[in-house]
Amino acid sequence: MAKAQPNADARRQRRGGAELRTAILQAASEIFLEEGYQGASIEAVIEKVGGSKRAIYSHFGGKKELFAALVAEASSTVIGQTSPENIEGKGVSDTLRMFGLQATRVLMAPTTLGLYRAVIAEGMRQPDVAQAFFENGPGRASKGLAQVLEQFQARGAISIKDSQRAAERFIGMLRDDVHLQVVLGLRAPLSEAEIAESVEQAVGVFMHGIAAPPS
Amino acid sequence: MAKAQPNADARRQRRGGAELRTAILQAASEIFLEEGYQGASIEAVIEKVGGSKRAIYSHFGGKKELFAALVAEASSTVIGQTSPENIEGKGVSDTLRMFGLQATRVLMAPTTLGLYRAVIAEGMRQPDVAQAFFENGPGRASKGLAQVLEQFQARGAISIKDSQRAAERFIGMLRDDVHLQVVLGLRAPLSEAEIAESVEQAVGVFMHGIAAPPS
DNA sequence: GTCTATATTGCGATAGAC
DNA sequence: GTCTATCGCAATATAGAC
Repeated sequence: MAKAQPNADARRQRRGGAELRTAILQAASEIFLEEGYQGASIEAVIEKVGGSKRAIYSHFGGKKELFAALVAEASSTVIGQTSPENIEGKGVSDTLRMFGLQATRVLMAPTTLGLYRAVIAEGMRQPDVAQAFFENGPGRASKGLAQVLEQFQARGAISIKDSQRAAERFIGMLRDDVHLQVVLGLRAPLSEAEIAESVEQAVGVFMHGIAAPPS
Repeated sequence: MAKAQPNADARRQRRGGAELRTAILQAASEIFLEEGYQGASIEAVIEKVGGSKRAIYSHFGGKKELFAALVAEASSTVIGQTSPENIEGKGVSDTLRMFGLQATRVLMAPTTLGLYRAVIAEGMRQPDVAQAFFENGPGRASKGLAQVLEQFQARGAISIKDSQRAAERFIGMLRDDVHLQVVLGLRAPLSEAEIAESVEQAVGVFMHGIAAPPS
C-alpha cells in the first residue's frame, strides 16, 4: 500500500553513499522548493527517495542542514547558466540582449522560482541560506554583467558611473512586475517568444531611455 | 508568567466587535508578517490580543481567512502611499523622482517587507491572497505610474510604445538586487539619503539610458 | 482540552564490499 | 566473516489547529 510509488529500484538496490546523498538532495529539492521549508516534511522526502528517515539524519544532520545544502547546490547549478558572455566583436545591445535572454530564462525556470519562494520565506530565520543563495545566484549574475559593462565603458561605448549599480538596474528591469506575478503564481512563466520581446524592450529602455529625442 | 507582555489594557477592557476585529488584525499582522503564514501560530496572536480564543474563529473562521483578511488590508493601506501624483507643471524627471521616492520608501518599510516575504511564500497555495496583494499593491502602483506616463506621452515629452510596460520597468529598477538583499535580511533597509541617491540614479538611466552620447 | 502532524532519536536487522 | 551503510520500526517530544 505505497501511497506514492517510490522509485522501483530504490528499495532493492543498495546505493553507494554518495549516490544516496545525491538522490536525497534531488528529492528534497522537489519537496522543499514546492512546499517551502516549513511546509515540507522529511517524511515526504523519504517517501520519494524510498529510503529510511535515518539516512537523511546521518547524511545531513537535520532538516535545516538539508535545506541549506539543497539551496547552496541549486543556487550554483541554476546560476551557472547565466555566465558572463564572450563579447569579442559584439556591441553593447547584442551583449545585453544575450545576457537578458539567458537571465530571463533562468528567472522563469521552475527551480529558480521555487528557490526564490523558499529562500525569501526563510531568509530572515536562516541568514546563511539567504547568503548562499544570493551570492551564488543573483549576486554572481550582476557581478558578471558589471564586468562586461566595464569593458564597454573602457571602450567608450557607454557612459556610466557605477557599472555594478547599472548592471543591477538592468537585471531589475528583467525582474519586474511580470516576474513577480509569475513568482506569485498569478500567471504562467513567459514563453520563449514573450521572453524575447520582453528583453528587447528592456534593452531599448536601458540603452536609450524614454526621453523623446529633441526633434 | 506572560512570556511576551500583552497590551496591558487588552485584558481588562471589553472592546466592541469592530474594535476587537481591528485589534486582532493588528496583532495578526505583527505575527504573520514576521513569522510567515506557516510559522505563525494562532496561539501567539491570541496571546498578543489577550482576548478569548474563540474570538478569532468567530470573527474570521480560521487561520487562512485571517491571513487573507490581513493581507488585503495591509496591501491597501501600504500602497495607498504610492498614489499617482498631481503632475501639473512638473517635468517628467521630477515626477519620476517623486514617485520613485515614495515607492522606494514603501518598499523599504517593515510592513511591506513582511508582506512580500509572507505572500511570496504562500502565493502558490493561496491564489486569492496573492491576487489581492498584487492588485492592491504593486499592480496599483504600476497602473498609477503608467497613467502619468501616458499624459507625458500625449504631450510629446517622452517616447514610449507601452506605458504600462515602461512603468513596470521603472519600478523594476527600484526593486533591484539591493531591495532583494533587504528582503532577504542581508542588509538593512536604505536610509533616506541612500533612497534619494538610488532613485536619482534610476531616473537617470530610465530617462536617458546608458548609451554614450555621440560626441 | 483534544487530536493530529512531524521532527528527532534509538536500536536491532540486513545487505553488499572486502 | 567483518565492516559499514542503510533499513525498518518504534518511541519521544513538541507544536499547533480547532
